[in-house]
Amino acid sequence: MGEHSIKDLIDRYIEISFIVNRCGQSLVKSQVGSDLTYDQHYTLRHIYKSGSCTSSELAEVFDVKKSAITAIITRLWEKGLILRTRDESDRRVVYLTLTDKAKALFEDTEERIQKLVESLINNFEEDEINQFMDSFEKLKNFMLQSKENIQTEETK
Amino acid sequence: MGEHSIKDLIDRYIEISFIVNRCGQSLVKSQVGSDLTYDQHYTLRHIYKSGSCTSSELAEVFDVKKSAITAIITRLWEKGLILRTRDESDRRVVYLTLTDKAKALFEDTEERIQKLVESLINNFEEDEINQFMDSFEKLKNFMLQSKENIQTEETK
DNA sequence: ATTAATAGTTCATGTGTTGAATAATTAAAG
DNA sequence: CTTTAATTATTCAACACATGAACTATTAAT
Repeated sequence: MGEHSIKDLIDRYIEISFIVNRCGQSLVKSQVGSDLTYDQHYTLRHIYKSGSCTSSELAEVFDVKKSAITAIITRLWEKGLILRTRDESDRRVVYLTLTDKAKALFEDTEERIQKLVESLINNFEEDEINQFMDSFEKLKNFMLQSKENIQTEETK
Repeated sequence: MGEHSIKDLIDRYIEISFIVNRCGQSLVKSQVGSDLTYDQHYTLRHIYKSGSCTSSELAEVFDVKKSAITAIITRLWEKGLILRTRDESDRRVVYLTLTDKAKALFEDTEERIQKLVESLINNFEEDEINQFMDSFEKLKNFMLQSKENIQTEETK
């Protein structure tokens, strides 16, 4: 690949990913009701999928400090969507689970988001979307790898 | 495509795009110095690329209300990175331009981000990344289209 | 038994966002 | 031409999210 086109490719990626991020968030927000924010929905999503998790785990996945998670969880807890249960064998850890109200709310919202994503995906041919998803997943893994490298460099 | 696999595909997309977003932002932040935030860098980026723009234009591109832009611009202005110039033929509009300090800061930061993106892109074969970018751009356009549809529905 | 490390919270501070109200200016309608 | 719309940008109060430092409680290591 020539010097010229690689620079253009990078520029193009930075541009497109920015718009896809912004626009994607905006579209998801339009489907999430006024009961929840974008981050709150994704918090419910992670707990829903894993059944039960801890603040530390969420901080890891969301890539933020634990105090940020405490704030989000407290807001969800105030809305009656989250239960905090201490582990009896290690009383430092607190397990986070969803209330029935939260499960119902999540399922409802998630269904709307799924329909939105489906309407986007349906614009593609099956082969193209499968190829795209494979590359997208590769990119995700390269990013996670790159993040780890940076973090291990910082601590040495 | 079967009923089963389309559901899985949607789920997979929601999952991967969330991580790519978060991780991508985190990687960019690691390259943006402590002088700027992520959004501030992208604000400089847009003004740099366009030479000069207005708050309304930024609000459109960033998909936020104009008051959000005013806040960001004011912070950049306080750092001596932005100039506000009134249009003499239509005194309602204010043109935003970068100071020399901002241009230098942007170029420096952008170069680091470009290197980061390059290191990610280099993991791919040329054919694959080109195919990926084409699909990614299509997705971007479908999203923009979808957003417009939602907005015109709201105003009718 | 003393010292580390870990899990989680609290608090002060800063950034980004909305929505409503306002000011200033221009465009449209009568 | 004058009143009324619409447009551009700003201010302000209120909230969500993020960090970093300090702290509590608990467990692990020496």
